[in-house]
Amino acid sequence: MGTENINILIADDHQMVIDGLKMMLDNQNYNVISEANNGQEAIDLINVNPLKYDLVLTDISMPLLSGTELCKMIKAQFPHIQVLILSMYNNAQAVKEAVLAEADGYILKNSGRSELLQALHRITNGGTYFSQDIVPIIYGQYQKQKVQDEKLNVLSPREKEILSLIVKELTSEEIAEKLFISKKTVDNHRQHLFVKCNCKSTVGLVKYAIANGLE
Amino acid sequence: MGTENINILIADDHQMVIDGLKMMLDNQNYNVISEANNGQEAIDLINVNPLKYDLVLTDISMPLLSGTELCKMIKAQFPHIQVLILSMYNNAQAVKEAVLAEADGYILKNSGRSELLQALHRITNGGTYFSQDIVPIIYGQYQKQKVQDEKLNVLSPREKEILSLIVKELTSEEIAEKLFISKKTVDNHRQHLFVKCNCKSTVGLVKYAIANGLE
DNA sequence: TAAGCTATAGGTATATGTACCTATTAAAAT
DNA sequence: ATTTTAATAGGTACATATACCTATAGCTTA
Repeated sequence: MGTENINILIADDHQMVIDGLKMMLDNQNYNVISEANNGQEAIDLINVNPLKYDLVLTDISMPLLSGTELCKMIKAQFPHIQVLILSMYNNAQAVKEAVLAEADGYILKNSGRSELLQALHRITNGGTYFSQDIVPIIYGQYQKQKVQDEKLNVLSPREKEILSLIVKELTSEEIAEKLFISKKTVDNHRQHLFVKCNCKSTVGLVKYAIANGLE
Repeated sequence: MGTENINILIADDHQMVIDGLKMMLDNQNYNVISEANNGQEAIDLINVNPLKYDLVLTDISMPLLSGTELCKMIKAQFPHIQVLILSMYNNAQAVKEAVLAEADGYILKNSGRSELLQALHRITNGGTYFSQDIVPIIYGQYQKQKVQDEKLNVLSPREKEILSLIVKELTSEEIAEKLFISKKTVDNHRQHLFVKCNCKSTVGLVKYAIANGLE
């Protein structure tokens, strides 16, 4: 077997780009086993035999189905397939979309062969790769996640702990036992949670917790 | 208390459309609590207080961030918020995008007030609404959504309806009033839901509903 | 026809949650 | 040094949910 091979599908609406990529990957342990000229073609190919592919190398702007859309579909349906997005642009929106689409990497088309190989290496080893010049852009996206986290931060540690147990379907009494405190204390925390989460019942707390990533 | 209110955010880059919609929704149990002139503004508003909103009514073509992108972000980050997309066009691509973005509904701007209200009613009761003339278009892309929906299909329509209202933080009594049935009936449905959803309390029902896209 | 499911509704009893209070202690912030 | 806050816990009262029952009417399916 030797070093295991990575089976790749390339999606790009310019055949020249595909050919160039294939040459770059020649003599590496990467097999380009399929090509597609747009996202739809790519997803169709994948649908035929999803397990055949380890990684998809895709352009971002393609007719019918864009690279980010393709990525979203892949991640939703075939999460074992990794996705590296190739883009002409390094604008914030495109990167943001790629990040939201859960791409494993994003590099620019003017990247050299070495950067391509580095990105592939990192990704196939379970990591991610984003071009250095777009890292600041990603940080902008970071904040958004933080906003949610910060919301949970208005809850005290104990409140978060109790909310977490509520979501696990424990009753106040069970929570009290588990934390070695009085049921009354738990109920008081619950009351405070209502105020802080701006809701009026445990149902609202559960929704809040899920919406804010506490699970 | 009466029937509970639905808090709505409207996103459209034409103030006239916003004003028109507000008038259409006047005197209904819908509160338009925020307005935005593009998707970015909308998502910023939502980020400030996600739980404030029950539903977003959005145009599809807007500067900075389109309606479908907005929808995707909402569904990814705040799945409790429902989205009804308003479009000028009924072309396949736009509808497909809306479906992929997991919009709860898609209607055309030339729809009348009654269709708008019908769509809102269906959506806020846990269903979806797509203009009749675009239904055939949707079928092609339907598959993905079905996987999740099939889980919910073990629930009877009435059970789904009641589950939906439970998640909206209504008590059994309030649900009974709203549906003109006895509180006992609601409680019986609740019991059946426990069995079908394999959980032991309302907390579990809420988690099930959110996990399966019923909101 | 019989069986099964859905939706309806009632009874009874208990468990749990929710809405208000007050109050103490320790720690953190002003 | 004073004020706030978190975490603790108690009381009382009421609301709501949960666990069991039975039962009927309508509709679908074997």
